[in-house]
Amino acid sequence: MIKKKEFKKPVKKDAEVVVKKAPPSIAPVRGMRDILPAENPWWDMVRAKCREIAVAYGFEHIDTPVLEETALFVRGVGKYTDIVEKELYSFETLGGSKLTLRPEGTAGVMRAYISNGMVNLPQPVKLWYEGAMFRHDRPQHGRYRQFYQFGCEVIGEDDAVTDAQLILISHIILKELGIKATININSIGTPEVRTNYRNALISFFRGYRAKLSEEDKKRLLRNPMRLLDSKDPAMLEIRAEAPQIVDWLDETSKMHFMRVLEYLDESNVPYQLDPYLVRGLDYYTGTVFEIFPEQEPVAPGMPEEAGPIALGGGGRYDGLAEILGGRPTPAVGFSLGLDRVVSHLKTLGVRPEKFPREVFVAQLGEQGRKKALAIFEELRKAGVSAGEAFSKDSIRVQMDVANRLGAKFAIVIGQKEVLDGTALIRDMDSGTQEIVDASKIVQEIKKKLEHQV
RNA sequence: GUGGCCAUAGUUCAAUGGUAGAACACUGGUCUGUGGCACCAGUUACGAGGGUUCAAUUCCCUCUGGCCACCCCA
Repeated sequence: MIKKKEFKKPVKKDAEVVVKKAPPSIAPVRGMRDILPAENPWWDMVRAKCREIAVAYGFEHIDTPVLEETALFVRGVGKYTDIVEKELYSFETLGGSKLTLRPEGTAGVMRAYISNGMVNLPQPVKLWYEGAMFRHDRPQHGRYRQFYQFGCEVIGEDDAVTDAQLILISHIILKELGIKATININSIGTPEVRTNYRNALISFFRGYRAKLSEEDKKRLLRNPMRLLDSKDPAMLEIRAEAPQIVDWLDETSKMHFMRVLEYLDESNVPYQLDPYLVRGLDYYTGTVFEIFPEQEPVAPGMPEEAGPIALGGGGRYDGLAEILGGRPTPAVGFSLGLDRVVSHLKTLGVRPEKFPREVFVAQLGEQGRKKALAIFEELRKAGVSAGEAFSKDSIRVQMDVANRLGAKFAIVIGQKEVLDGTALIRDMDSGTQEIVDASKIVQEIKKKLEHQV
């Protein structure tokens, strides 16, 4: 102990004299995060499942730019929505263009549909996308400024079966990942329906004006439909008496909605009607829905979960194409919040499969290392997944790595093997070893691996 | 955007107005011809800036970031 202290002090002093102060470290900016190798297997699993289901249902892959003209979102998403009013990542370029990092995927996909003349393709056009979205929101659990969405859009089809099928797809993806989800659904009808309903709401809530909180009074003026999802307890009572939009739907919207529900019944997708569901994007018309995980019972001792967090949402947006300068085109879509899906899977204890390393190539000495390098490549070409630690000299350390990787066999190439033209194969479970001809190593390993299965 | 709580090794946590410890992880060694174990050694931290003080990681302020609630949403 004493020795250590005496030794340590002078070294530190010298270091202080010589070493300049380290530059300040750089942290990620607010709401941005790294997704590390430890977490990425979950992401890969989720993305693979999304793709698989989308492709199976006939969707084609589209990528659109992360950056779009600000006008796209102002017009598409809606000027008076929260997303546009306070959550846009907007800036002006040196050339004076007003650009925005996309806050969601649908507007960009519809823009691409119009710009690329996809009206001329056989309709409907079914597209899926996946990528980063940006909202300048205050970060919280399951809410980041850069987050990832997977989405599907069906453009050019107005039949109710399409709405139902998209809901079904979102449900299947989650189900096959191991998440029991339930759908909250509503219909908000045509813009005319909404105007009429809005007026009805205003006159209804005016009667209760005295009971409304300051916050809710503001809402009454600005966006009365928002009053429906207020969390003010007094509000909840009043709300029960409030008119519901379903009762204001026109015949066509009502029929459409009924058919969507019938298809859902038929497909055994669990859903519940939510008369208070009014989505925050202006482009929705008719069907709107949100996807929630089934509430897990909170284990004793664990902190109580707050309200369930939506994993996804979507709806019909028949008016969007026209708003963006295209010809009137019906469309429906949904998106999943991948950050939230991944996070939920982890809380459920779902584990992604590890990439298996079937064999490990260990080497001793310079000659052995050179030979091992060649054998590794032979194995790769033969489709055998191999692990290595060529930078390590010690065979002990290499065996340790082999063990950690879960390799079933280790191939050892040392000086002796190089000279004899052989290789040593060690069974990692039993510890038995055998010497084989170096030229037959790949073939021997494949035989052993097959034998294992 | 509003309000509250918080910030110490890679991680999870300690202690302290007199410049910091553990566990796990990581690296190396015991042990260049054999892994799961053990033992030994080593690397790594007071988020940034300012103020009070003889002295600040500790007290105060600002900033940055995180968490929670609201707003809203994926």
